[in-house]
Amino acid sequence: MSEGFLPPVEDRPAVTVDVVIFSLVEDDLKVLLVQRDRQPFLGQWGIPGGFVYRHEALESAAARKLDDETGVKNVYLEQLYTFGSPNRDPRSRVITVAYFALLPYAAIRELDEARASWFPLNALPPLAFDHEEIVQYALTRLRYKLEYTTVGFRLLPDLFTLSELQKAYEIILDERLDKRNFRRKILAAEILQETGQMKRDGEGRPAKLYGYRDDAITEIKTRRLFP
Amino acid sequence: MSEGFLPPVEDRPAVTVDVVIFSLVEDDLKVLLVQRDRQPFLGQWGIPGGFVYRHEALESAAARKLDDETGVKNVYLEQLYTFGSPNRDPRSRVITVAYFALLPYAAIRELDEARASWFPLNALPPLAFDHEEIVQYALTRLRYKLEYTTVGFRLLPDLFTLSELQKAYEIILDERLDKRNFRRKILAAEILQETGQMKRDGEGRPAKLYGYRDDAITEIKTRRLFP
DNA sequence: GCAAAAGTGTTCTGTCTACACCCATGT
DNA sequence: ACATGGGTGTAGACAGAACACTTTTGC
Repeated sequence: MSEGFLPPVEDRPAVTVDVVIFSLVEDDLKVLLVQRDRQPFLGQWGIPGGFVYRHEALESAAARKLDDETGVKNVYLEQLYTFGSPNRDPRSRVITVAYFALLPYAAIRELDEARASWFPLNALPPLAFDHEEIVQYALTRLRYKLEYTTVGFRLLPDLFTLSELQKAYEIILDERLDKRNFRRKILAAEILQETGQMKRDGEGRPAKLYGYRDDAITEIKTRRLFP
Repeated sequence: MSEGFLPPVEDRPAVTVDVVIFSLVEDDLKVLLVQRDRQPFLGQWGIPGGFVYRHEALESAAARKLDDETGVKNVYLEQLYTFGSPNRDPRSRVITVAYFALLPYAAIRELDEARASWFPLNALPPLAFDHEEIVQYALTRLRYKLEYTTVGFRLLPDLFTLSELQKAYEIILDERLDKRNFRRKILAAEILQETGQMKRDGEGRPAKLYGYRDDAITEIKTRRLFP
């Protein structure tokens, strides 16, 4: 049977949520890290996280942390994995439910630049706890998701051009994609809608601005987008 | 920063592991349930689970539960999802890290038949807590895994014929598969090895017995096995 | 010799890949 | 008029799906 009796409180682990926050910053995929202001690992960088409140759902706790750090709500947030090695926190038993989040850089409203900073994935500083492992796990999952689903949009602002979307995919997957094939597949997935608006800023021909259809954000059941 | 301070013990949730144990029983995919001998949900069925010991890894706790119920070690065990709605346990805050396991029915050494019983997935009794949701989540994941990876073997004994394997896939996916295409794809995945032995029991031509290559049990990176 | 299950190839179809040029705008 | 990025179609390769007969054994 499950949960047959409650263990004494002193045997209970502490439970945290940690959030790997990805965004595209200056044409690079970056992760938001915060510098610890307490022991253990004082002064080291880590991913944002904290304890789950007593009556709070796990995903709410993750969303709260995300809001705390960036001031952004309604971002893509997905449970990643639960890490619970007995000694991952030197103080005591701490189990962390890790999430990963995708957010458009432009949506960030408040960022305490004294504490928080964006790091590219190939130049991470030494991280506290097992956060290095968590970040790598999140990156693997993100790439996988990008191949099979359409979450890539969630890194872009509400309106975007197909070229911007392709560039995002190329940055994250770290490979060049064919323009015509990319456009055909993305449009075939029927998750975008033309807005009728055009983007005309730099040189060149103006580009159609697309938005994503709210009803189609979820998983793609068909085949891989980028095999 | 993550895990900045430890919360007082009285604010800590209890943490359990629950394991959805799948096996093929009498040509059907079934789940092992146990009848609760305590409140809450006294007398109702649920998936096996229990509290995580103080210095125990999560996966070890899941493996321990599995061993407790079935006497089987070294089975396929994968973390599924962590369920933590604030009121999922009526007594207090309990967060559960759910796992799913695949095991060959023949491997079961000890099963307390007064408490534990196998149920087919389309005829589950009312389940305790949110276990119904957990089981459905596990079934979705199992089918998904079967399409993309090769975990299907883990439901069969060490040696098996291709027909037996195909039948297992058909039962779980609940659709008929073409014999020639199935064999070609499974063999192309290079996860099986012929053992040289033959199975000769009932009528008909004897079948080659295959085993799985230990080095190839993990994920398949290529494309779907059964699109 | 027949019932029962194992084993085996080929054709067709649809999807993915590779690839090059014209279009609309700003300067 | 030219530089810049946006936008479009097609042929060949490849993988998946559909499909029927022969082989080996037990009775």
